[in-house]
Amino acid sequence: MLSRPHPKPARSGRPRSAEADEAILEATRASLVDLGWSKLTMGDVATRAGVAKTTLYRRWAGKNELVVDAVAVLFDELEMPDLGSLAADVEAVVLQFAALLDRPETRTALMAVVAESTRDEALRARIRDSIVNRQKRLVLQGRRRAQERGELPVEPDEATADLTADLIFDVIAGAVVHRTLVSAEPVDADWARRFTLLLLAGLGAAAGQPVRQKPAGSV
Amino acid sequence: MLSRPHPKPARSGRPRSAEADEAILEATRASLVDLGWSKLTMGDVATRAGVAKTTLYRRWAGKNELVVDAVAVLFDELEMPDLGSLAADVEAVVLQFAALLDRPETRTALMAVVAESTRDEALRARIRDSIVNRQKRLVLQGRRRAQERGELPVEPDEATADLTADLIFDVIAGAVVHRTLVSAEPVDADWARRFTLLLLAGLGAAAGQPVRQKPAGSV
Amino acid sequence: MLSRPHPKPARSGRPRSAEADEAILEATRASLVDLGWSKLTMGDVATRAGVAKTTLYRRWAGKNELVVDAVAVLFDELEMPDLGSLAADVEAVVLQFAALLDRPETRTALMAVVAESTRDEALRARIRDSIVNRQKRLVLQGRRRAQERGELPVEPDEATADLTADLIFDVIAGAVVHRTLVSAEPVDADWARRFTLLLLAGLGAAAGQPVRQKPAGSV
Amino acid sequence: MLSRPHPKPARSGRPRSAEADEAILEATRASLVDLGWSKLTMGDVATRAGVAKTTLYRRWAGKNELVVDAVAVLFDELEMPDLGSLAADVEAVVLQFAALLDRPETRTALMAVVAESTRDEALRARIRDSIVNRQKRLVLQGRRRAQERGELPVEPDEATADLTADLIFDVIAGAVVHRTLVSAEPVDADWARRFTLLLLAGLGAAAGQPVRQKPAGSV
DNA sequence: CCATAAACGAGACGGTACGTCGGGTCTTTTG
DNA sequence: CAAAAGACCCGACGTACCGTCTCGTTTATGG
Repeated sequence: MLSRPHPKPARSGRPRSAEADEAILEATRASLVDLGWSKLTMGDVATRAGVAKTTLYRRWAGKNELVVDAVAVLFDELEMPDLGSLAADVEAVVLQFAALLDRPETRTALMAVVAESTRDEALRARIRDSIVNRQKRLVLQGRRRAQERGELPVEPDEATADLTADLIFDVIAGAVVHRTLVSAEPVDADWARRFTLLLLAGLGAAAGQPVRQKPAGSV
Repeated sequence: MLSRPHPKPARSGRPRSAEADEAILEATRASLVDLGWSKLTMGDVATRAGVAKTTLYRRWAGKNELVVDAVAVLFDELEMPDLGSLAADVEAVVLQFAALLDRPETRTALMAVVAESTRDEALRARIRDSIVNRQKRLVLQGRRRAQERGELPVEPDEATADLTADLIFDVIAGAVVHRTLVSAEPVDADWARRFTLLLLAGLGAAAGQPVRQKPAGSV
Repeated sequence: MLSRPHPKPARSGRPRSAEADEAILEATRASLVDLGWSKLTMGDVATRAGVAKTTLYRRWAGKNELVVDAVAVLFDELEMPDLGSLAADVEAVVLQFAALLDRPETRTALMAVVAESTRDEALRARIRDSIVNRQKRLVLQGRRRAQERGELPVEPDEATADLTADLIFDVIAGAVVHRTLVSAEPVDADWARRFTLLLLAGLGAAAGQPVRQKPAGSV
Repeated sequence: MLSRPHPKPARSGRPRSAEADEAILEATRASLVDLGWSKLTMGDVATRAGVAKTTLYRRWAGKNELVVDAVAVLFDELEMPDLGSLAADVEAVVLQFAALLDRPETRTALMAVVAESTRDEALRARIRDSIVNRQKRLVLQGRRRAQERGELPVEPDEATADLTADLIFDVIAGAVVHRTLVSAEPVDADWARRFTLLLLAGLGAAAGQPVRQKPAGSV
């Protein structure tokens, strides 16, 4: 869970409504779907959530922060399946990610908040914490599983291993995002297959030894 | 040059000021640097350019279109050098691209207009024409040169070759953008080297035969 | 006329709409009638006038100034009739004034802006210029006419005459306002007669010699 | 004291704090001094009084009622002195009243609540009970004393006597208020003398016989 | 060389959303 | 059970930009 810091002390006075929080995030996603990022307004979200504007501003500093939180949870849907081979797993995740970016609430919101974050360090940190870094788990999980299968060697130098994981993450996420949102071409099974092939071959070489390829689909 | 179609000699009446065009684009870039995408206003651009708002709207439909045009020209600075090996060439372009994305007028503008374009097909087309596709030349040029050097085979099937070029483009552009703007980690020489290694190894395997690697720096 | 200073130079750019001015003042009066001072909002006035809120604020600093201007013109309706005797004239004006203060747009507005003006010197000046001093004419006119009839002596000392005129004005206006708005009792013909009797008798004595009373109604 | 109906000992539970009542009224007056009527807020009063907003609303229906109660007590300070002549007594009361209207907590509050009361009969009644009618005692007391001194005849018709008292009250209160708050000229000893002269001369004539004038200052 | 016609600067216009503030109500914990 | 605390809904505030619309003025060309 995200757990923005509702600190705890829960002192005195009426406590903040927990239902309101969820209603607002849900309303935000709905508004993103209907209007898109640039036409989404705080007032509209408040109305949809059945909440006063002040209640929004009591909890979030502005549109950016609100949308990040509203969208972040969607990225938790991503799951690394266990399909028996690294290639199959990567392909599956790539397709999941592309499907996620095809949803109207994510496609516009993600790029927009990233754009805003280039001028707002706090926002960048929030995005990194809530969305980006949270998904690196997928890379790490995939690697561990591949190592258990013997598809990937256990790298002795942990620092290098981390660097590689970061690189892999940027390549996967970047390529899928670019294909989907910039080139505006579909990420279909074929593209996923070709991309995965490129990645895993490169990964093997970069790691000094080729991945012992089990083609996707085999067990 | 971009040459949006100032269609023709325009029979009578006062002709549009050519200076104004350039002053506006320059003012737009300056405003982007100072204020960033979201705080840039048409009024501010007009003031900086010493021009009335009307003049802006006579030429551009809105903020999005204006910014695309203002920024597009910057991407033409990218050049595929000839450093003697594909690896060196790719590394160099990656570093150039990263440097470009480090400039304040591009970092915020690019993502923002991409975000807007997800709801505006005309804008998406403008971006693709003015920015994205225009840079695919780099991939094609790099490949041709590598083929001339014998580093890459000449692919018989042109359709497949195009698909691969697109893939390479998405991977390079996507990874650099993601690293720079999302992960917000520097694209330094080391990262460029590791990324290039991954890419070229993957490329060789994906094309069915490994790239005959001439390491960067060698001649 | 009021002639707030639309300075004149009428330089460049689109000129301010003269119709809008009148529509706004009219809408303000209508809103005063319907809602009263405290519930009148700038937004409501704008809507009624078919005008944007910004247009209001471009012309008036706020609710106070707007209402003063909207109401001021109503006070110009007051007219000193010539009924043949000072007493009759005063009675008539008193009844006119009371009738004016019975109109919903004046009864609440006048006291409210006076209340505001106790903390705002500029507003006080505006009220004085637009409403109060403008009506002193009635006192002066009444005196001149009474002097022409021989009901009042021509006072030799002009300074004293002015002081007396001010005093008379405060007494008349104050008594009618207090009766109407504070005591909330009607100013009917009887009250007007008794008040006028008091005033004119006092005036004669204060001026050192009694007014040569022609009773109201006689010619 | 005003004694709004704190109905009774309140059988069970925590009793209402009596200190709170006075603290709130005092805080209200302080806030009036600092901020004036229009900027006074319930929240500010509560803070100053060290009390929760709820406590205010438990005791008063709103800002208007609170301010009336807070200010009403100040008007009880007015006292008809016994200076030996009606003229002297009236002059003294006029100056007292003017001094009261010079205090910032009264000058803005009085007009403001009167303005509000034009649309709120209950408020008007509260003002009349708490402030206005309560001060008619001064007129009655002055008249009685003047009658005892033989300055004024004892009027046989009680109804007419009451009408005259009301008229006198409106004239005195109205003139002083108008002079002070609308004309914004000082009520100094000279003005008080001239006003009193006018009033008493008028009063004598209106009552059918002149006041047997003992000039102020004589015994 | 003068008329036409478009572009220009200035700035007012009708709108929409902003983020804040105050009013009054409600729901907690504390005394 | 009242009181303090503070969250809540509501509605108005005054401001900022949007994109459009007059204006009066300038600057090319074409009759």
